[in-house]
Amino acid sequence: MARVSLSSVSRVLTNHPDVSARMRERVLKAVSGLGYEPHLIAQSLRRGRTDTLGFLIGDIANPVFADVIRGAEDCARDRGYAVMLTNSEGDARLDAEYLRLFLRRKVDGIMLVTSEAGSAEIIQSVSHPSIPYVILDRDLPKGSTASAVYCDHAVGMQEATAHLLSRGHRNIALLSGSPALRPARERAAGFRAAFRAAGLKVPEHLIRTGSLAPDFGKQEVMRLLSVADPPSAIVAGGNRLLGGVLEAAHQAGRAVGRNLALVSCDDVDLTRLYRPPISVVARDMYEMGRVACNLLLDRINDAQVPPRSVTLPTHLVVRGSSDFAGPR
Amino acid sequence: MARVSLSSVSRVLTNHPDVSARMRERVLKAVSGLGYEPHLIAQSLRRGRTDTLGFLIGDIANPVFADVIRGAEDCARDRGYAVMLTNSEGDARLDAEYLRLFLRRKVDGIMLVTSEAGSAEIIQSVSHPSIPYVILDRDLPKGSTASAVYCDHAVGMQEATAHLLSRGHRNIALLSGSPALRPARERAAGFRAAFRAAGLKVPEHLIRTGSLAPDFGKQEVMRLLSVADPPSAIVAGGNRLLGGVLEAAHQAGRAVGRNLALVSCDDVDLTRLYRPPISVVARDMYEMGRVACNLLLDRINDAQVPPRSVTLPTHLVVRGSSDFAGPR
DNA sequence: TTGTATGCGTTATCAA
DNA sequence: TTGATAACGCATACAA
Repeated sequence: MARVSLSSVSRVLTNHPDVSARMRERVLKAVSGLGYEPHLIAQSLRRGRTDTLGFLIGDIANPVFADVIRGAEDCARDRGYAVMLTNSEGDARLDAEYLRLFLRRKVDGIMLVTSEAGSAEIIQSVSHPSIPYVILDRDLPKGSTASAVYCDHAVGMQEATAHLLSRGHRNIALLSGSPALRPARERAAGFRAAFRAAGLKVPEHLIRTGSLAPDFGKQEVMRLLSVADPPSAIVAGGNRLLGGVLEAAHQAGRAVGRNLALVSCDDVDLTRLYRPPISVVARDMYEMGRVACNLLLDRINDAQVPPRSVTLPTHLVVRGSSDFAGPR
Repeated sequence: MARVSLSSVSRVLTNHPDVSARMRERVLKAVSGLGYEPHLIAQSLRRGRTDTLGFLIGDIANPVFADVIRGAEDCARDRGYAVMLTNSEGDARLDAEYLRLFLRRKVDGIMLVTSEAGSAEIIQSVSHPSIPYVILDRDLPKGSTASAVYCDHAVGMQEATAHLLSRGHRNIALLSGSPALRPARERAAGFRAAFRAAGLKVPEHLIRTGSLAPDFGKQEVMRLLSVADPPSAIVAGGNRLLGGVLEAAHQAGRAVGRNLALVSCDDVDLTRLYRPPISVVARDMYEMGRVACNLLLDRINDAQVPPRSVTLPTHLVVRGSSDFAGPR
């Protein structure tokens, strides 16, 4: 329609410098006249890149990831990339399956929040990466050359624990996931650090780590509250644990914010809307997604850029669930 | 490595019937020896399909969609397809942008839950589809040849309203989204039907439709509760509205489950864990995702299959928030 | 500055 | 049953 060669059309559309104004005009007119759009699959094959990122999320039902996704998608869109999201539903086999899928689909890079268990295959992929990776809030495998975004869970948790200590609590219980999981380990570290900083002995018997599932929280809290000298404060080290903690506290007849202090992690709908509202160690999940995506794209666009690690802050938000005078 | 031609390798890997056992064996041995994997981009270009579905979600922060996604992904995976998720964050322009992205990326079909506002461009795409579409719980544009999965919101809402009427409530308020939005319209219809079925006049002045945003719920409930003869029961026609309703009820000094009955829509964490737990009109979101994906793939795999519409049931779950004797 | 020709990694057609 | 070859739609090296 423009009566020019195929290659001239290509040059115009890829902004090649050597095109005359006349040519550009003719081509663009024809393009808009025909409603022509380049075939992305063919472009990918030829260019050797897909302008697509893979984002593997361990558990999309977890509300905190909605913001991470937004941050990553916004960043990717701004820089001309699409994001292919998949959700492995806490299943390590699915982690691996989707990872292979990403590689076969030739995404240009991968963002990774593995499910709780993690997967050996993932560790291996990240250690011998054929494309850039960025890991969000999980341990970087040894020898890995992936980038990482961490959250400083220890600092926020130390702040939270210090807050409870300052309110007079001494029997403070911590529920958290397996120490194999970085955030869980960090939170336990912060918890202990607060006791030490206050010159107090760490109540190891009140630290219950194992799983982030609500049922684990419920079961452990039921046990904790049924002994002679039960804790006067509980820290839920994960937003899914919180549901189980609340259930157990209710069943044990304890009133959150009155005779039981409660602090949770991550500011979700439930913590804001519960009565009383629940104190949390909060973090900026949107920023986390943005940073992760930027780290990834920096490496994709320039293979010389070394992998980087960024740690984002967390901070305590005090609310009614813990903002009252404790036992002493 | 197998010393056979390119085309023989292709035939073996695509299970072409005309391959000798000897050939198959030699090829497969070489394949596993080399760790060879077919290049999906090249396959897509040649075959004219990508084995990928697009799933456009208006608001991924809404927890109900997590289950829809799971259902759709499970179904797609079972049938050999990948799902490309995107999230338009309630922004109709993003709806359109992502839709174009899907088309340019040559997905084989699209699942669609538009954001609240919807988009003219989407309507047009669905009306002149170049690929199969399925719409989830939204109105099908006139002349559209897309499939659809609906929820029977009217039935569930009628059940909920009848429940409140049977508990003695007469001043029952309904908060819901704009009538332009199918679920909102259906819910209002069910609400009215319950009054009519009971031989009562529909309290039109207590029906507040406009938006599904929490702030809208908060604002309207503050108004509703500040008049002389305030409602004794409130129905939140959307899980995001619920947050605002709870805030306003609390500020107005009303006690949910004691002097204010409350029913919400969709069974999310908050409704189960709130004290008292909140009655809801529930539905099976996982099933919704599965059905949508199946409808789509049926049409993708056989262009002769006509578009279909499926309506899924909803049902009332009575909990403490409404399970008490009302005013009369 | 523009056009011609080649190749990206497959699959499908055709001939052997 | 197998192999040679063209084509999918584009980007680019090279020639003009």
